[in-house]
Amino acid sequence: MLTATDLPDLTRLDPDTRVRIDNTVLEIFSAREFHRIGLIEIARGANVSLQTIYKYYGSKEALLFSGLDFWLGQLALEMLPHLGSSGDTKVKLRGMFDSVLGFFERNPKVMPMIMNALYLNTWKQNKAYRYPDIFDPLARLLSEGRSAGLLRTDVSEGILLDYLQGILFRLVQSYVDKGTQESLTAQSDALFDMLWRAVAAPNTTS
Amino acid sequence: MLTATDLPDLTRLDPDTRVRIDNTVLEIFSAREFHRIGLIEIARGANVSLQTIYKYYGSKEALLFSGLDFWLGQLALEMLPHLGSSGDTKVKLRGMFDSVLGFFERNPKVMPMIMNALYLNTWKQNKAYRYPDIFDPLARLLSEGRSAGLLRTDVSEGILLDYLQGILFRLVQSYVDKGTQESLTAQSDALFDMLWRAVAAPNTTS
Amino acid sequence: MLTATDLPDLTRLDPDTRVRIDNTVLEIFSAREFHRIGLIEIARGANVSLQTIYKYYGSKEALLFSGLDFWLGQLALEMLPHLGSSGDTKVKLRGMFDSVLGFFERNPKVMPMIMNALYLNTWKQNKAYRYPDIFDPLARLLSEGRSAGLLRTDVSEGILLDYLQGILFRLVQSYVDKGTQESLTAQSDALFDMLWRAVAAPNTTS
Amino acid sequence: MLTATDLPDLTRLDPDTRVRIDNTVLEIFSAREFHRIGLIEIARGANVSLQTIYKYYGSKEALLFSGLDFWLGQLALEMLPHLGSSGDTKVKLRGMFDSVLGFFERNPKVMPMIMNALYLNTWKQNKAYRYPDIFDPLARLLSEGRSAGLLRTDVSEGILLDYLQGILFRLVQSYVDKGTQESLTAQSDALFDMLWRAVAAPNTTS
DNA sequence: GATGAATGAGATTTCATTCAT
DNA sequence: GATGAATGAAATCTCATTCAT
Repeated sequence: MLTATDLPDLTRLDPDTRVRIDNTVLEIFSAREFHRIGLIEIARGANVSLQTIYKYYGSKEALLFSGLDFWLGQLALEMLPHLGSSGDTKVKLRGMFDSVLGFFERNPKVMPMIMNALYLNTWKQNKAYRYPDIFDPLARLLSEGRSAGLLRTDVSEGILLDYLQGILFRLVQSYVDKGTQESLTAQSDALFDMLWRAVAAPNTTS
Repeated sequence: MLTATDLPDLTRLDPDTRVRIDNTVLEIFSAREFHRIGLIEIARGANVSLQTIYKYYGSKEALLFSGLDFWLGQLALEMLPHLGSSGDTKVKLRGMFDSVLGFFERNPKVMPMIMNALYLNTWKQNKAYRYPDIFDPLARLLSEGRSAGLLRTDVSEGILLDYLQGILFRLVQSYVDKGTQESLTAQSDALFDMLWRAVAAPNTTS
Repeated sequence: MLTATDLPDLTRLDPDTRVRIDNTVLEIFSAREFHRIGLIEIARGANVSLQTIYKYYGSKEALLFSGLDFWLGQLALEMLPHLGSSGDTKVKLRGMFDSVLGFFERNPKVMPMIMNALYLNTWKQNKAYRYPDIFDPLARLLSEGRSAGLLRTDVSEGILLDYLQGILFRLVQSYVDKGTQESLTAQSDALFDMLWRAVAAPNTTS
Repeated sequence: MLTATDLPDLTRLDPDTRVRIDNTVLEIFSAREFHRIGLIEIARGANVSLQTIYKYYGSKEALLFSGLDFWLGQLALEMLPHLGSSGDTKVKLRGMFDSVLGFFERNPKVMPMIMNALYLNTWKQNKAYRYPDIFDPLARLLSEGRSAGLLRTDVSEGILLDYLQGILFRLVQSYVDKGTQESLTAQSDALFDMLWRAVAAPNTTS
C-alpha cells in the first residue's frame, strides 16, 4: 500500500537537477511521440541517471505529467492575475485570452508537449491530471459572468468552458503547426471578439 | 485520405476481411493508448494474421490512419450532403454542425480513435493525413460565406475553420469524456448559435 | 497458469542454434560466477538475440540448468554403459568411476559449470534438478551390490552414494582447481581401491 | 583466514556490532543464493548502516568470507584439540571426524553458508580464502600418519585430504539437505570406518 | 494468403557500490 | 559512526517489424 511517504517527493530532488529535467522533458516530449521517446534520452539530456528519474518520477507518464505541471504552472502565473484583476468579465476574459495566446507564442514547445499529455489523458480513469489551478478560477469567472448577466445561461457553464478551451486550443495548435507564422496576439482583437460573441449573453450589446 | 503509394492496394484485400479489420481497429484504437495496443490484438480481433496486416497496411500507424479514413468517410457521407444542399451558408453550416454532433453521438468510439490519430499526426511531416474529403468542401463553404458577406473577413479563412473545428472537437470530446450524458444534438440550437455568432460577419443580425 | 504447451520446448529451437547456445553456456558459465554473467554475453556468444534465449529458456537459471542437462547427458552417455555391462558390482563401479574421471579430464569446463549449478540448487525447493538419468542407475547398482553381499549394509544406501559422490566430486574439483596437473585416470587403480574399501562390505577380501 | 590487507581492520569495529553482523551474515547467507541477497537486509538485520558494512568489510564478498572466517574459527576451536590429542593417527582422525559432524549438526546453517562461499571461491584467483587454521593441521596429521606407515602412500597427501574433505563435505551437505533427519554422529562408527578404510595403508588390519 | 521465428529497442526494477554530508 | 542520494549494470518483459517458409 502506498502512502505519501513512499513517494519520493520532488522537493527532495536537487533544484538544479530538477530544472535540467524540466527543460529536457519539454525539449524531448515536444519533439516526438510519447512512444518513440526513450527515458534514457531524457536522462542523458538532463545529465542524470535513469534511476534518478525513476526514483523521483516513477514512470514515463508521470515524468511527462510532472513536466506539464511545471509548464502549466508557468502559464497559470501569467494568466491568473488577469482573472483576478479589476474590471468586468469581458475585460478579465480578454486579459486571460491574450495571456494564453502570448504564452504559447513565447513557448511554442509547450503545445506539442500538451499533445502528448492529452493523448495519455484521454484514457486515464483517475483524471488526477485536471490542473485545477487553471480551470477552477476560469470556471469561477464564467460563473460570475453568468450571475452578472453577461454570459449565456442557455447552455451549461461546462459548455462555455468548452468553447473557450476548444477555441484557444485549436488556435494555438494551428499556430504551432504552421510553423508559427502569422501571430495570434497581433490579431487578438478579432479573435477575442469572435470568442466573446460566442459566449456572451445574446442581448449583450457591446 | 491516404495517398495510393502509402498502401499496398487495399482493394485486393477481401472485403469481408477489411470490414472486420475496420471494426476491430475502431474497437481497439478507441479503447487504449496507441502505444499500449498490440497489433496481435487487432489481428486476433479481426481474425487475420499479423502478416496480413503488415502486407496490406504496412505499419501500426498506417493501420490506424486507414481505419480513421474509413470512419471519417462515414462522417463525410453524412455531412457532405448538407454542404451541398440548397440554402444559404448558415443553413448549410447548421446542417453540417448537427450532422457532425449526431455522428459522434451515434459513434462515440470514433473520437477516442481520433485522439490516437491526432497524437501521431502532431509530428507527422508529410501531412498526408489531412482528409481533404471533409476539409476542402468545408473550406469552400466558408469561402462562399465570406464572398456573400455572411462570414467574417477580418480574420483569415483558416481562422474561421479553426473556430469551427476547435469548437466541434471540444464539444464532442467533452461529450465522450463525460460518459455521454447530456446530449449535444438536443441543445444544438444554442450550440450552433454560439458558433454562428463567432464566425458570422459582425453586422449580421439574425 | 502454465501448462506444458506454454513452454516453448527446446526441440523447436534450431539444432545449430542450440549447439551454439550449449557451447556458449559451457564456455561462460564455467568462466565466472553466476551473478557476474550477463545473458547478453551468452546471446552474443551464441549469435542469437536475448529474446531468443528468453523465449526458449525462460531465465538465466533455466539456461544454466539446461546447459548442465546437456553436459550431464554426455557424461551419462559415457558412464551408463559401464553400469549395464557384464561383471560384478566392483567391475561395474570401477568402469563408472574411470569413465567419470575421464570425462572430467576431457571436459574440464564442466566442473566449474556444475559449481554454478550446485550453488543454485542448494536452495531450490523443487529439486527438479536431480538428474535421475545418472543417479537412478547408480542407486540401482548399489542396491544390487548390497543384495549380493558385496557392499556395506551397516549404513543406508544413500550414505554409500554420498561417499561415491563426495569422493568423485572432490577429486575432480581438486583436479580442475589445480590447473589440471597430475592426471586422475593415471592413478585410478589406487583411487578406486580407496573408494572400494570404503563402500565394500567389511568382510570382502579382494 | 583473510589477509590483513584485505580488511580495514575489523578490530576497530565495536565487538557487539561485530557479533550482530556475524550472526546476521550466517542467518542470511545461509538462507538464499548470494546474488539474491541484498546488503540492506544484512545491514537491517544487524542494525547497522550499509556504510558501516562497506567501511569495515569493503564488499559483499568480503562480508561473506569474513562471516565464514568466524564460523570456521568456531569449527577449528572444536576440532583442533582432537588433532593435538595424544593417541595415534586413527584416534586423532576419528576425533576430528566426529567433531566436524557434531559441529555441523549443531550448526546446520553453516553448510549452506559455505555453499555460497564455495561458489565464489571457485573462481577466485588469489585463494586468500584457504583457511590454513583448519587445513594445515590436518595436512600435518596426514603427513604424520604416512610417516608412521598408517596411511596410504600410493597417492599424494593431497589426495588423502581430498577424500577426507569430499566425504565430510558430502555427508554434511546431504544431512542438511534432507532437513537434518537421520543423525550422522549417531552412526559415526560406521561412517568413520568407511573413511578409515579408504585412507589407511592397505596392510593395516585394525 | 498465412504461419513461426528472430531481432532490436526500450520500460521497469533491483542492487552493489560510491560520494557527499 | 551514520544517512541519503546517485550511478551503472543487468534481469526480465513486451512489441513492432522483418524474414523465411
